[in-house]
Amino acid sequence: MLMLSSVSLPRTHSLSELGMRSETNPMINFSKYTYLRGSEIYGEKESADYVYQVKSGTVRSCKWLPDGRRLIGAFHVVGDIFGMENGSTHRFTLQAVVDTTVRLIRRQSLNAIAERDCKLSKQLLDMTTCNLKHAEDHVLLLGRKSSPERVAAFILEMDERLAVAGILTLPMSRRDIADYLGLTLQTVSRSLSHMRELGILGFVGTSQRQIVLLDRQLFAGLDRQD
Amino acid sequence: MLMLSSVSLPRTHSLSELGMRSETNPMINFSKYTYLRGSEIYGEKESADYVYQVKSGTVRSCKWLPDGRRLIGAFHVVGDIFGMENGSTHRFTLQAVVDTTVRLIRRQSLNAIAERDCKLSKQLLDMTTCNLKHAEDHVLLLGRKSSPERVAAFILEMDERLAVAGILTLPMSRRDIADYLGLTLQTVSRSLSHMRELGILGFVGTSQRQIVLLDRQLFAGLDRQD
DNA sequence: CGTCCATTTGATGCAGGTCAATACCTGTGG
DNA sequence: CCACAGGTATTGACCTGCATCAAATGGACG
Repeated sequence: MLMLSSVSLPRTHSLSELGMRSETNPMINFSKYTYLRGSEIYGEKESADYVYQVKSGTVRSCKWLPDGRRLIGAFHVVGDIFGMENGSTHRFTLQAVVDTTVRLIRRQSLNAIAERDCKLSKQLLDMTTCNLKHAEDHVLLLGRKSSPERVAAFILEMDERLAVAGILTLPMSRRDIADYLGLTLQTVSRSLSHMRELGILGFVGTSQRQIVLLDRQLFAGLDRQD
Repeated sequence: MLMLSSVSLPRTHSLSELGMRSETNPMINFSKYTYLRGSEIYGEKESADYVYQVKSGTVRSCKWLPDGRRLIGAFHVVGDIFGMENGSTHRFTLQAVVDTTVRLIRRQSLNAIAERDCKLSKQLLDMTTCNLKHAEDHVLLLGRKSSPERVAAFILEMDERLAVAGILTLPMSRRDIADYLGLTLQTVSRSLSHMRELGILGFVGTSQRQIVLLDRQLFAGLDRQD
């Protein structure tokens, strides 16, 4: 559910690198929207009409089983692109984790270009391959890693993408993390507490969402893939 | 699609030997090759020089954690294509589950065609998207489904791809199934036994690998995604 | 018919789930 | 500035589903 819209000039970021800037009218191709914390950007099985790039905030990509069990397939943070489907419908529901602003473009125009432009086509393939690699790593994590290993992998993944000046500020709740890692929120909390007790991680001041990694070696040891 | 040739190469486990053979005869795009049960087709992080199609048999695609825990990301059966990477190296190790014959083509020549032919380029994207969808479903299964749900989903997936005249003949062991489902082989065996007791599934004669689905309704109920 | 695996089945343990209480942010209003 | 409310996080006690350990059984093939 969208709050405000305004036309914005395309910055030189990934979406424009995809070649859309050169299309007919760049002025109306990009719009900015802001979604309130918790609101839905699009639903599973909805028609995939737009491609999005996070300008600020964080987005979660999730699926549900019929009885309400939820799984989060990915988090998208500033700079990330999401919503680009090869088929005609979305396979996940996308929701704002916190108030989030996105840029968007009609997918139709992207596909139109892709049919003529092999280079763009290649870039779409690269994007899909990147998502595939992430899903494959996630499969290994969910299929064979213990709970502390999962939490360590998560912290490292987020630290790479979100840390500023050595401080990782998590935008998502323990429940979100749990649904990303195939655990319960209690288990996530216990793992984090345990890591703090071990001194390999610390919280900043009073915050429960700001983390400092104190022993990257140990984290890497927990996380190494093979 | 392309179909031709049945040049049998000498049995060897060296990919480079295959490569030399192909290069000396550039006119032959496809070669046939047979891998013995259990042998490796290629290893994780090896250079991705060939794309394969299963002619007969079954292949498993796996990763290991440093301590030996294994996860199988996918099984490839007759007709399936595997080994097509966007990057330069393979991300999984591929092994023959049973004696398996594959057709193969140098990836290089495929890429060469793709650069000129947008249609092929689109097909590569479709293939990758298909793999992505499979991985995403697998993530949901591993992250949030119970053991009987996982086994039911597996049986249905294989039934769709392998069943002949109502009989599903599994080429892989209970351990392979377990490593695909993020379980132990005992849990897989118990789930199957339980399903047989419930009468929703039966084994053919004396075999432990030939399955008949007796109650598709119940299976679908266990498996439905949302 | 004996050897070698694969599979099943049983007994027991434990990692992580469930239930429940407490503590802790954060925002609002006095 | 404090008080209170409502969501979020931590922590504890207990439970259970699946893993682990351990036989026993079965099937394939010499």
